[in-house]
Amino acid sequence: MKNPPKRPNPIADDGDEFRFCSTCAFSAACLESGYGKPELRELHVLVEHIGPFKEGEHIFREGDEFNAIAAVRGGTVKTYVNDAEGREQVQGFFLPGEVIGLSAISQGRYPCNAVALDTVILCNFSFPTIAALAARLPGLQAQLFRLLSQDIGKAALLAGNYSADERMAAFLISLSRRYAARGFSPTRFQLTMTRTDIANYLRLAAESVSRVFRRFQDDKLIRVDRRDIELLDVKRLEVLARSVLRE
Amino acid sequence: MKNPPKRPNPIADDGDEFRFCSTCAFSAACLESGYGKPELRELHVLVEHIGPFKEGEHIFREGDEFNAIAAVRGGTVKTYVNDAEGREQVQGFFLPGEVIGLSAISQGRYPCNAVALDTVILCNFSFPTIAALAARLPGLQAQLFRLLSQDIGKAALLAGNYSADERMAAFLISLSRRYAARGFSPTRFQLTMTRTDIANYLRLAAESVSRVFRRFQDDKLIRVDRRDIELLDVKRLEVLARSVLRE
DNA sequence: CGCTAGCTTGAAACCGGTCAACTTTTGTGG
DNA sequence: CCACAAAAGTTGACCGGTTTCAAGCTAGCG
Repeated sequence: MKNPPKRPNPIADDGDEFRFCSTCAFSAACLESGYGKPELRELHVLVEHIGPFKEGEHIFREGDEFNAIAAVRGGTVKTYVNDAEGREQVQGFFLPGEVIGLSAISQGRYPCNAVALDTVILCNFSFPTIAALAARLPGLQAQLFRLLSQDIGKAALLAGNYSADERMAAFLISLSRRYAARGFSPTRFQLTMTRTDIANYLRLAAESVSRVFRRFQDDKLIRVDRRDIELLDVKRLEVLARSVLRE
Repeated sequence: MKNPPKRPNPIADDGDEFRFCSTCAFSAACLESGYGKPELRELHVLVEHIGPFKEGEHIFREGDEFNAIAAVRGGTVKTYVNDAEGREQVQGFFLPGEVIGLSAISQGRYPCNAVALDTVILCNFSFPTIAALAARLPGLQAQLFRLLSQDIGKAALLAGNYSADERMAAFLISLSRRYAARGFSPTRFQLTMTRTDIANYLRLAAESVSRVFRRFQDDKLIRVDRRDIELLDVKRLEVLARSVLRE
């Protein structure tokens, strides 16, 4: 399982054979910390590219044993739980460069399900190994603490009692910025999730999502055609999203 | 600032002079890990009892520089932010034994305000020191990861779109269990926060909180008299709270 | 005593959910 | 490539829980 798996779908592969993962947060952390070759090599051995996962394929399920954190290298991952009535509660969408599975550390088991929304490739980091390594590399330990701490505040979009318009605007602005951070267009991208997924994430009915999209389009805020979306007036969307995103 | 401050209000002091803090999570972690005297002494030097804070006094404010995580030793702490419209959004209430400030690690600054709801005493742990120590004590590092990871899933109560009744029931059950874990009565305790605080936490109008209390009381679920509350039918409350607490 | 913050109660408005019907798209197998 | 079925998305009508607004109450404290 440690032998480097073939990469059948070289998403975002920059051609540099020796950079083990251009999109991974840990890679970035170590490079920033100015570690030399030996440390990078140590980090390298615990990295495992896995996938591709096909659309609808599960990456892990609630209750699965946790032993590795994963960074999304390509594609989109949705995490969710099913509530007492069996209804799906979407917890988050993870784009390339983002890390999933951190909430599993405390229990040693995943508290949620993760499923691929399109073709997904991951970088897996053995958690015991990275934790041991972190004891020797202060920069890595700090980065881990930072990653964990970041996620604590992430639920803001879901937490407040905001209007459907505010939620949707915040959702779109968030996607826009996250795509922009990875070098994609901030104003035009594909929604890799269904309307129902968006609704379950924003705690709205699917019908409401549909209606808000229509209203936004009528107001010339966006242009939507199925999964293709273009943000026409980012300024006004940001104003709408302001109270959610706290700026 | 490192000299041990006097303890003017020995809340929950069990009289054992050598146990530096009976309620602190870190203390517990080290004791469980089976460390001997030397390690405990190391941990001891970075612990600082601070307070008491009076009701309404701020422990930290949004934007303040972060350098220590704190465990509540006595009293109740409320954390909150003010949204774009200046309305208070309560993020959490922290009872004795619980840790505040973890979300500040990633930014190096507190992302929220913390205020004492009654007389509060804290244990402060210098974060740089404890991080350095964690590099040598694997058990401590693991405990830190666990604490951080735990907090990631905490927002569940606020995240879902639950009814006012479900939210309130979950809130009361949560308080009950947390008090019980610290040896207090699980069925009768003081609400140290105002109705408005509860409303801001549960994302309800203060009027709704009032009405739910009344309804619960009429239904013989609870008995409330100002800040004094008694849970009369924990079973039924748990049923109500089930979907929120995900059991 | 009287002020004030906290709390309660009632009436009305509104936002989003639910239900139902329909359209569009996607996927599958002949 | 078409036929068909299933899934996803849209739209309208109606309903209900919560909020909002307004008024009054209560306890605590100077």
